[in-house]
Parts: sequence; C-alpha cells; structure tokens
Amino acid sequence: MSINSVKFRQFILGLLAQQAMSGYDIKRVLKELGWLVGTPSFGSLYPALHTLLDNGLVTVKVVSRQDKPSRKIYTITQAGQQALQEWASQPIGSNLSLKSFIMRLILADSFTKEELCTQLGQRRDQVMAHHTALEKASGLLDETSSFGQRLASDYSLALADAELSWIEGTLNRLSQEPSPTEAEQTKIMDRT
Amino acid sequence: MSINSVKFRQFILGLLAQQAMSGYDIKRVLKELGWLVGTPSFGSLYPALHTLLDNGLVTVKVVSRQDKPSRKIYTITQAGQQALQEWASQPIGSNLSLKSFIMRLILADSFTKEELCTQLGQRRDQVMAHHTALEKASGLLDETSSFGQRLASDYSLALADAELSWIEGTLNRLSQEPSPTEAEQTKIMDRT
DNA sequence: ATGTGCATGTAACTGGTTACATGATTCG
DNA sequence: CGAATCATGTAACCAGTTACATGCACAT
Repeated sequence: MSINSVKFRQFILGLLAQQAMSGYDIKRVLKELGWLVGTPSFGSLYPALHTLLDNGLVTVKVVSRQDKPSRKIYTITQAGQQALQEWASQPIGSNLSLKSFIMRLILADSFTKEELCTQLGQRRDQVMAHHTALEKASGLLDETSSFGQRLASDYSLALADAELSWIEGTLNRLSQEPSPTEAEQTKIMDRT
Repeated sequence: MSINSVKFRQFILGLLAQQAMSGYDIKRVLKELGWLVGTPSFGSLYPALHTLLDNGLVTVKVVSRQDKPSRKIYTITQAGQQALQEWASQPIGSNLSLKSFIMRLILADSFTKEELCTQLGQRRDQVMAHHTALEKASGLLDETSSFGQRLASDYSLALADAELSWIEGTLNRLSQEPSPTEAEQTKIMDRT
C-alpha cells in the first residue's frame, strides 16, 4: 500500500529510464512487484508525473489506438537522465528505509557497476551500524527490560544478519563477474 | 524517523500498559530502540496522547519535582487495557509492514502466549504468501526482465527466508518453554 | 544573564490516500 | 443497454514532520 514516505518521483523517473510508459503502466508494474515497494495510488502517481513533466525531466506523447483508449506515454529526457545520474552518484541517506533501498536495487540497470557497489557498501555500513547498536542496547537491557523488547531486538538482529550476508554475497558476485550490467544497459539504451 | 504511516496510538497505549510514562519518556524509549520502529516527533506524539486521554484510555497526573520541571505521567485505564486487548485479539492487517509487526513484538508482554503465537503464525503466513508470489513472479520474469528486478527479488527472497526461519524458531521456542511471559506479566501488573 | 537540558505544546506545511468524476471501448 | 476494463485526472481529507513558542531549573 503505502509507498513509505519516500519521495518516489525519482523512482518512477528511473522506471521511465528503463522503459517509456504511461502512468497506468507504472501502476501495473509496481503492482506486479507486489510487496517490494508498495503501489502508489493514482492520486499521487499522476501528479508526480506532471511534476516531472513541468521540470522537463520527461516528455509526453499521446498515443491513440483504435481498439483501446488513448494513453499518455512518458519518455525520459536528457535532463531527466542527468538528474537520475546525479541522484545515483550522491550518497544514500543515513536512515534509508528498506523499501527505498529496494527501489534503488530495481533501478540497478541505470547505474554503473561502481555506483551499484558503492550503494551496496553504504547500505552494508548502515545495517552494520544498526546491528552493533542493537547488540549494545540489548546487552544493556537483557536483565532489566521486557520480554517483548528482547523478542523485537532478536528479530531485528536476525534480519540484519540476513541482509548483511546477502549484501556481502552480492558484492562478491559482482566483483567476480566481469560486467553483467553492460549488455543490459546497451540493450536498454538503444530504444530511443 | 518516520513511523511508517502507522496509526501508532495503539502502540504508545501498549507502551503505557507496560509502564506509566510521560510523552518525553516515550520519545526517549523509542529513541533507544533506534531503527526498530522509528521515533515519532513531538508534533505527533503529544496530540496522540491527548486523543488517548479524550477517549478515556489513559489518565494524566502532573508530577512536580523540586529539582526538575514537572511532568505529565500518563497511566493506562481499565478501558485502555480493554481496547489494547481487543486490538491484540483481532487478526493483524493483511499487508502489515515490518515496523508494525515489530511494534507488536515489543508489546508482547501485554499479550497472552496464545495471542502472541497467533500473531506470529499470521505473520508467517503473510510472509510465506509474499515469498511464493515473489518466486512465481521472478520465475516468469527471469528471461525477459531487467537485472535490477532480479536483484531486488533475490534480496527480498533472502529477507523473507530469514524472517520465516526466525518465526518458526521462535514458535518452537515458545511451545517448548512452559510460560516465559507469566512471571514478567505479574511483575508488571502489580505496579498499580 | 545566558546557555543547556528537560518538558510540553501548537500551527503550517507536506506527501500521500480515498473517493469521486470523466470518458472511451469491449463484452454479455 | 448496462457492466467491466482501460485510462486519466482532481478535490477533500488525514497523518505525520518541521519549525516555532513557551517555561522551568540548574550551571557557568
């Protein structure tokens, strides 16, 4: 449901970078992705597209088809691509939510391998910090505090562990494979 | 930061059930919990307390101390306890977020062992559904779609696996131990 | 006196959802 | 003809943050 208080305009810009689409298409894609990022409502999706348009990051083209209602296909512009690049190169916020991170993963094709690795590394550091903070806190509270707090921190530690090992594994995979993204990237680019 | 679009009045009501506190205290507790649930701002915390008060779920008592500013200590009422119980017994929403679930874990002391197990079971079912949906989706998309989408679903699957195994393990632990919560619960109750 | 930590509160703003309005096209 | 799906849009509302205002108490 909720897109988790994320400024997700950049995310849909990234989706448009991979594939020119209509607002309705974006909704469908996000719905197929299911729980991963949540599905924004049209009430936030369409205004976001209008804003992107006003900022010159995308262009519209009305496509009429005889069998179905006409649709507005949004295509990313040069400026949009630049904005996206800028976003990719700057460090991820210090308390990035899980969903926001997944959004970045989904847009991995738009990033260079270095950028992707940088982001994975930053995420790893954040999660590690969270992990150690939790451990310290639960160490302090073990005697005094409630069963529920122990449960919750145990649970969070388990998830943090899983996330860390996935990130490490992925970083290793990426450094071994020569350039898995390159082929994809060119494939996507030459559709303009 | 963000409390993740949750109606968290019930959560702070639950915190008050474990321990009578002031708004400032709640903020501190939540801050110590760190990333777990996010820290609500005073701008949402105080109004929430006022609402609980208006609904008769808590009572206030101004406590003046000579060395520090006076504080408003909120204590849960009979009605509040009942409301909390009601909340605990009804099934968790179908798309409960991680943070919302952690909130419930933190309040585990207010639940009976059965209620807790029920909630864990519901969560397990949800995550399992998510897991299979993701697997099916990524099966379809493996050939056609982007590197990023594969990355994201791989990541999500890893996290879902971790969550599932933690839940299973916890359920087992709970069913083996006789009644770990009872001692805690009485300890908390006899402070009125 | 002035600054810092404790403590409470509120008004303005923001970002999103809900619910509604509109319209084309296809199916029964 | 009415219902369903595709498709776009907007206005009202709501929850939460930001930023501000207030005041006490203690230390410098």
